[in-house]
This record gives sequence, C-alpha cells and structure tokens, in this order.
Amino acid sequence: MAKLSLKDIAQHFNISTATVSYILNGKSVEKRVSLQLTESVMEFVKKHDYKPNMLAKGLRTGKTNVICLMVEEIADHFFSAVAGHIETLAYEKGYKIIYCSTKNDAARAKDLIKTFEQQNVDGFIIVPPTGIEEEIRGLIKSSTPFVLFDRYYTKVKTSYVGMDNYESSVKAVEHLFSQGYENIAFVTLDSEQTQMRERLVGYESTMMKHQKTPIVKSVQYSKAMQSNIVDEMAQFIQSFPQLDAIFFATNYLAIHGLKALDKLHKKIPTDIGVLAFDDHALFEVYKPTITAVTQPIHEMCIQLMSDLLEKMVDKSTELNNVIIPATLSVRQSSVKLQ
Amino acid sequence: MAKLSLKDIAQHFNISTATVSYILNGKSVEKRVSLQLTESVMEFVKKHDYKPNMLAKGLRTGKTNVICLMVEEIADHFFSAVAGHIETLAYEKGYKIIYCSTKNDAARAKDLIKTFEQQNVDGFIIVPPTGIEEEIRGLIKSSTPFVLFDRYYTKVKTSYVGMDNYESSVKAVEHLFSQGYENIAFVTLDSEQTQMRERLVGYESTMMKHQKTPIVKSVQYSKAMQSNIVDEMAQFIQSFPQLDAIFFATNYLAIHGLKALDKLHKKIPTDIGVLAFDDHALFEVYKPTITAVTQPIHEMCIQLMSDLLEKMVDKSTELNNVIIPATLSVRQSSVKLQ
DNA sequence: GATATCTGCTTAACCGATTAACTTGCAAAC
DNA sequence: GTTTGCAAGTTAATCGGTTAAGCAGATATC
Repeated sequence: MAKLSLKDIAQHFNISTATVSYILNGKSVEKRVSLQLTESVMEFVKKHDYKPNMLAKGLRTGKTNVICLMVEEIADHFFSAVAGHIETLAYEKGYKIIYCSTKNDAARAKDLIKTFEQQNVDGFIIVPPTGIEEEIRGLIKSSTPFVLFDRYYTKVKTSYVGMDNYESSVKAVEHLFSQGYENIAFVTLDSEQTQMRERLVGYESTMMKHQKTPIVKSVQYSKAMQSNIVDEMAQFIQSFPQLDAIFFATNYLAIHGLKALDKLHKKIPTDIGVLAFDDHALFEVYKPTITAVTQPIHEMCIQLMSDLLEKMVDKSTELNNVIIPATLSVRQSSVKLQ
Repeated sequence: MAKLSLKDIAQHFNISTATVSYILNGKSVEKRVSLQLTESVMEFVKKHDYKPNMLAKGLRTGKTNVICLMVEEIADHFFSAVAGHIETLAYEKGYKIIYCSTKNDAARAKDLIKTFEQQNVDGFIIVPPTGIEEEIRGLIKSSTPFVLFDRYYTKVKTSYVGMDNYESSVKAVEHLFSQGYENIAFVTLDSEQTQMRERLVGYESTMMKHQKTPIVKSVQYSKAMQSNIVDEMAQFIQSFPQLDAIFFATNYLAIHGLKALDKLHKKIPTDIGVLAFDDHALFEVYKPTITAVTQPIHEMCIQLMSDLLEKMVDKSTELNNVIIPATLSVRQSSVKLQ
C-alpha cells in the first residue's frame, strides 16, 4: 500500500518519468507522446488513484497553490465570515487556504509571516496589526504577492482592499441627526489603525458640521473583550446625561454597550438611539433590532482574490486600492417612533 | 536578494551542506561539529535571516507540520471558535493549520481529503459529513493520523472527540420538566448524523419517561439557513396549541425560532419556555436571555490536539473515544418566574 | 610500533516531481 | 544516397534540504 509515485508508474509501463510527467500535465501533444500511451497511462492513474506529491511539485516549480490568510482572530465573527468567502473563491481557482490569527500582536504576526514564507505560500492576505511595516516592506522586496485587508499603512504603498470607513461613519452620524438625535457619543477602541481613525474622523467632522461637540469614549483594546467593560460603559453613559444616541465603532463594543444600557434601564430608541459599525447576527434579532453599518464582506473578498490572483498568476505589480462603500442597515434602534 | 539556501551558507564557509544541516538541526554535538564552526554558522544564519525551505524539508522527511482542519463551515460560529482554539494549541506545538469547509457535502469532502493528502499534511481533524466512510477507511489504511470531531460513524472504528449529546439532551429536558414545562417540542434537522440522533433520542426518552408524547419538528438541512424557515416554524408552533416549551437542536434553529415566537407574540418564558443546543453570543444578550447547552469547546479542542499529537508524534495507533459532558447554562428563557 | 578510538568533517544518495536538451529510428525530400 | 524532418520518446540536472556511511588525521591504548 505504499504511495504511488511517478517512478512507479514509469516502471510499470517501462517508460521514463519524464514521459509520465508530460502526460499527467497534459503536454502529450506538445511533447509528442503517442495517444495510445497517453490513454493507457491515464487509465492506470485513474484506476490506482495516483496523487502527485505536492511537496515535490512545489519544490521544483516554486508554486504551492496555497494562500495564507492572516486575520486578527479567526474566531471573530467578521473574520470567520471573510474566511468562508475566501475559501470558496480560492477553492474555485484551485487554491487552498492556510490561516492564522495575529491576535493583533506584532511579534506574533512577524513570526507568522516568516513561518509562511518558509512554507512557500504563493500569496498572502493580511490584516496587519500595528508595527509590522518592516515585514510588509520585506514582502515587497522579495516580490511576494500580497494584499492588505481591512486596514493599511499610510507610510507603505501596498495593494489594499477595505471599506469606506470615513464615508460610512459620516453617513451613519447623518442618519442619526436626520432622526432627531443631536448629542451623539462615539465609543471606540484606542487604536491608531486606519480603519478606526477613519471612523472616528468621520464621526467628529460630522458632529462639527452640526456644531455639536464630539463626545468620545475610548476603550483599551485589551479590555474590550472583558465583561467588566460593561460597567465602564455604564459609567460613561451616566456621566453624560445629555446623550441621546451612541455610535459604537465595532459590533462587540455595541454588544457590551447594549448590556450597559439595559442595566441603566435606558429605552432604545426613545431614551437613546443606538448604531453600530459592523453588523452581527444579534442585531437582527435583538429587541429592538439594531441599526448597523454592514460591511460588504462578499465584495471585499471578491476584490481581494481578484487582486491577489493578478499578482500571483499574471505577476502583476500594480498596486490597487479598492475601497468599497458599506451600506447602512437601518433598523429600529435608530428610528424614533414619530 | 535571492533566497539564501543551505548551499549558499555551505559555500560561504567552504564546508558541506551536511555540516550546515547538522548545525541547524542542533546535532552539532551528536555529529561532532566543532563549537567554533557551529557558532559562526549560527551567527551568520541569524544575521542573514536564513529560512529553511519547508517544501524541501518536508519532501525529504515526510513531515510538514501542517494539520488539516476540516469542518462543516468555517464561517459558522461554533466551528470558527473551534478553529481559534485549535490554531492556538497547534501553534504552541509548532504546527500550522490549513482549513477547509465541507459544506456538509460528501463529494466536496472527498475531494478535500484527497487534496490535502497530496499536500502531505501530517494529520487531519475531520467533522465528517454523511457518505465519506470509504475515505475515512482509506485514511486508516494509509495510517494517516486523524481524529473525528463532533460526529462519528457507528460502522467505522476511529478516534473521536465530541460531547455527550444524549446525556446533555436528557439534562436539558429534565431541566424544563423541573421548571414546570410539560408539553415540550423538539425542533431539529432531518439528519442522520450521530450528534443529531443522540440529541433526538435523549429528548424522546426523557419525554417517554415523563409519559409525554414527543412532538418533533424536523427541518431540512438545506432549508435551515433560509429565512422563510421562520414562517414554517411559526406554523408548526401554532398547530400545537398545547406546547409550553421548545427545545431547539442547534443554535441557528433557535434563532429562527425566536423570530417565529416573536411574530406570534409569544412571551418567553411565561407563554413558552425556550432552550437551545449550542450556545451563541446572542443568547446572553437577548431579552430574555436564552438557556443553552454550552459545548465544552475548549476541552474538546484540547482532547483533539492531544490525541492527534499522540498519533502524529508517538505513532500511536490507539483509538480514543473522548466524550465530554456539556454544561447547561440556565438563563431566563427556561425559568418561569414563580 | 601497531591498532583502536575519537574528532571533525565530507560524500553522495535520496525524497518526487519538472523540464531543457538530446537520441533514435523511420519516412520524406532532394 | 545523403540530408532533413518528425515522431516518440530518454537522459540527466535540478529544486533544497536530510542522513547513512565514510575518511583523514590526531590521540590514546597496549
């Protein structure tokens, strides 16, 4: 039951491995292998379920047909949805996905990039944490195909796919104003990452435009996942009695925020309006349903793959910045009953 | 900027690649390479950031340090949580994860197994769809390390890690009885997979024990993800006016069920009690909070990895069946206010 | 002084493919 | 009758490592 190799097939037919290789790679005509031989080899191969060794193939050709998907956290709802789409798209093109979570940690991300370069992956999709600019530059230098996703570096020119955070943020805040909310707080992470900055700036500039003072609550990333953050939020909400709406910069911040609002017995949307960045299964079912900026996950993934494929297959070196508009899913939490 | 290879290092020091290989693999002492040479090579390697080519290494040694994680759907909350844990555990042991989603489709799963065998992955964690018994037997024959997860085949002896579906189901139904519910329906998928069968049998036997007739609603798997299932459920609920509780066999069935109950203006937990298999972020936040059977994901993953490592590293051929008890997270939806 | 042992390497086969360059025999061309 | 052309392959190098076996010189042993 030892695994069948090219050599075994060659020996069985008393021909050279080269011939078998040509046949298997569909070069029978080009390399003038007789139809007869081609057919009997193909039949043999099918019958014995020969599986070429991809390590050997990869070693020789330098291609592995493997893409590394490096996200912040695969267990996160958003990133696992991305993983699902990417897998489907990759599969169609004959690529496999190897994944890893950076946990937003630069050291870990560096290590991962190194590891997967060793593995000779054909390309990377990277959601970069702060602090790996050098490694990204390294990828450019070694002309490894890659695309950044969700966030990017202003100081390094790369291909990037993401959503229009600034514009979406503006649209969301304008929506709240249009519903009669005026004292809108923004709850975000204390992160310098581009997507977070843009959301913040969108909020702030819209507030200014309406001559309102921005009220920003910044939560430490490390704390954002813990549940005692609920109390911190409740405290924040209480300390600004004039608040009539809250805009959350991520869905999990919103979930904690909802718990806090519940604790304080605040009625949504009458006492306070709620809007969240990044949709979540919960928002459709919660009572009231929660208005959210819905990321165009599917389109972003399509763009990611098409750009990466260009780089991997066509050896394109063009840098594409694809910014996709998000849609605002207006639900009950931001609509005051008239 | 061409990539540094063993050969380059050997040439630089005017020594053989064998010596360099021994040094890099920590066999300097065993293979009697001088301390001096060892140190200067190591320094050189560090300085030039040499990365061994894993394809070549894998080809020669037959090990890739890659594990294939084959789940039903990576975008699913439960499986992405599993993926997160598995990744962490694997990473600690120097393994990488390559993932794929079967979509519960046998043909796709077969193809995936073949693909990843070609990739020479060191081991598999498989959530098997119905109909790939033969391929599983094939893995056994080729003595490929693997562990089944979440469900198994009664007719094929394999290692398996899962939770105690029967016992958890019994515990859940008993809890409902203890709270005064008596006419309990079970909403499940029309699936013959072991985990679903066991949940059903647990429910049925507990109903019988209390001399109540089981009321089972079976939803087609393909329909379970679509939203018109909500109406189907509402209809079902209305056709059994005596119902005072519903036990959902999966969390997404429960989510659709909640929408249906909301439509019918049923009050939880007073009009009707609700309990779901498999916890979900939503259940903690929903009003009322939803009682759920919480899968011991972390422990299951620990068991998965330890069993798989035994097979991969120690070449163990022992078959381990690890069944881990779940906990019932009692929340508001199943507790009638006295 | 011959033999054994140790030190510090080297040699070369091998893993399983791919592929450029070459060969061999036969038919057609001139 | 020699050259050319083509069909149908073969040869062997190569990708980048690993590893069993070998070897030369120095030192230890008897």
